[in-house]
Amino acid sequence: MCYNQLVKKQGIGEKMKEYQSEEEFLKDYDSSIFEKLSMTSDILIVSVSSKDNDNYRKTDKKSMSILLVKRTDYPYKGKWCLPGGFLDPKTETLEECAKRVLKQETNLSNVYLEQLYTFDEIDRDPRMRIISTAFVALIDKKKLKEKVENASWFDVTLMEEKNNTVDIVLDNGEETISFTIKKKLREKTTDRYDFITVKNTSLAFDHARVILSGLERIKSKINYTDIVFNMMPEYFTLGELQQVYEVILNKKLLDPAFRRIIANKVEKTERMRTGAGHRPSYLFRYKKNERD
Amino acid sequence: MCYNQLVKKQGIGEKMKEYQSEEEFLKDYDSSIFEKLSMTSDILIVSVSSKDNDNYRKTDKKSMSILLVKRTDYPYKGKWCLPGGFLDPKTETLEECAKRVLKQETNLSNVYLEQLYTFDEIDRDPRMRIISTAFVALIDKKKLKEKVENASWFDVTLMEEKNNTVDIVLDNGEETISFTIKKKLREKTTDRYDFITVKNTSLAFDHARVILSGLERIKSKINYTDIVFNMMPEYFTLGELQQVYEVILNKKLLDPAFRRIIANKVEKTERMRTGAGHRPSYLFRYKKNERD
DNA sequence: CTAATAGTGTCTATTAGACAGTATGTT
DNA sequence: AACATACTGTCTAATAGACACTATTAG
Repeated sequence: MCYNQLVKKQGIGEKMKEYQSEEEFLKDYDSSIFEKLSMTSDILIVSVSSKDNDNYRKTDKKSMSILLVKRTDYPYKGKWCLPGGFLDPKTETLEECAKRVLKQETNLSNVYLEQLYTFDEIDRDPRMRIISTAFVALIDKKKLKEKVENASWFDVTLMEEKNNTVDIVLDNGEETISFTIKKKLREKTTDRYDFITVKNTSLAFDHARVILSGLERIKSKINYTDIVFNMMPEYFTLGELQQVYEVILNKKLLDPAFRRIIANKVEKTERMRTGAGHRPSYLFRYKKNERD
Repeated sequence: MCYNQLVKKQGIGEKMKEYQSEEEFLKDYDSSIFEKLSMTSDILIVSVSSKDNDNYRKTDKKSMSILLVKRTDYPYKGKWCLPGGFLDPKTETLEECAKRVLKQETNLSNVYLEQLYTFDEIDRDPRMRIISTAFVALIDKKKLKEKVENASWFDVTLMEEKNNTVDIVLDNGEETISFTIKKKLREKTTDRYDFITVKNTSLAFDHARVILSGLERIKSKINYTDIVFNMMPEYFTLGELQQVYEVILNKKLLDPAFRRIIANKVEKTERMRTGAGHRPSYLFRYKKNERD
């Protein structure tokens, strides 16, 4: 039996049969399909959201948020996963594939998109050998219009423990899911870690690791690139920008130091943000530095 | 016709027929194979070599060198390329595949190996859709024993031009090959570039881009990791270490500054390097920093 | 002695961290 | 007036850059 027929029969592209359990579903797979190889692009779509505050004076508390999709089919039926899709080897690159998924899930094009890593553990997908190239997309959530079915934004809380263990809590307002990853240094000469998922009950595939990899990528890049501005609206206050930095870096920054650092990345406009119960602030705008 | 038979017939795994030209070779390909997908792991194996000097006092000039393999089959017959191999989707991960190739080309295991990027332009391989995940390996060339057939070490010279163009010259002592890559900023908010190969007559596939990506990865990581020590012997002088830094960063460093920076990464031993026509120097050894 | 590298002391410039202070809106 | 944030001045600490100087060997 050839690959295409198998894919059809086994519902990788489209659903053919209603299965009652994951075991039943997997039993129906022809093992010869394991000799074949498929690729997917999975995307960690990251944005910043702000929670409304009860105190009229206080500014809204910001947090990072990521877009997850609830799986409607086996495997991992009912679990959350990153938006992703199968690569059509005939017509598209992995990045084009990712853009297609992104368009479908957010209706946005022209989005910051960066290849993160290729995840390829042999058994990462129980159906067959599926290798996934993960991407990170940064968007300004305010640009989104309608809600997409089965997709939901989760606020991210990251807690780094002493023994190289990270607890990640995701909350979409209705549901809270959490997972724990142990970071094991790969070799003594570098900063690279193997991510071992210690606890994970709600996320499909190896997406817990993908999420942490992506968040760390953003964290490491925020200091030597201007990627934050992909998550900002055109006009913003320096206080808002600082909060985004703080949320990504997961630590408080000192005002004067922060303003020194971003001084040549932004330009002051005439506009102001007023009505916040305290001194109004100037709105700034991203300005590409000349020396770059 | 199923995939395996096609692969057999068309000599992806093993050679079946002697072709006289690339055109003839490609004509023989069944176009239906383009619907399928294969992956390879390609490795940029990087080391440091030193050229002998005519002046007995002067220290040998160091340079980075990379291992290339001469292609014996179409496509790109006779051109140089990175060591690489097809992934067996049934049994191995991309990294294991890379390790297998590494063992075969250098007879080394236990080597620093890092995933670089997944290259997947649709037409990057004229045979069919072959997606390549590139790795960077760092080795100490002195650990190598015998020479491998068709493989050769090329010294690297990198010249960065003003208008974001890079000239790379590779020299293995008998042959000099060079290529030019234009770096085009992908988006204004980051440091990411599209690499456009402007001139390349001697390298197969998209390996010119892979080489530059890999060299830039090393350059960017040398300052915040300890990866250099993977290219160093156990005992080395600080002068030698500094030279390696200078060769990778492509600029001169000031002695006192350099010694301050690497002070807590190395430990002094009792051994000395003598007989060099000048003041002997202490040999140092890599020491993993406690605070890491 | 000389050429070449090894290794250190110290001054200066730049950058990061810390804290205190002033400014100004809304309720 | 009180609160919360906006924004700046300035001192200090830490780090990076620069230069000059001394030390030591093979030939």
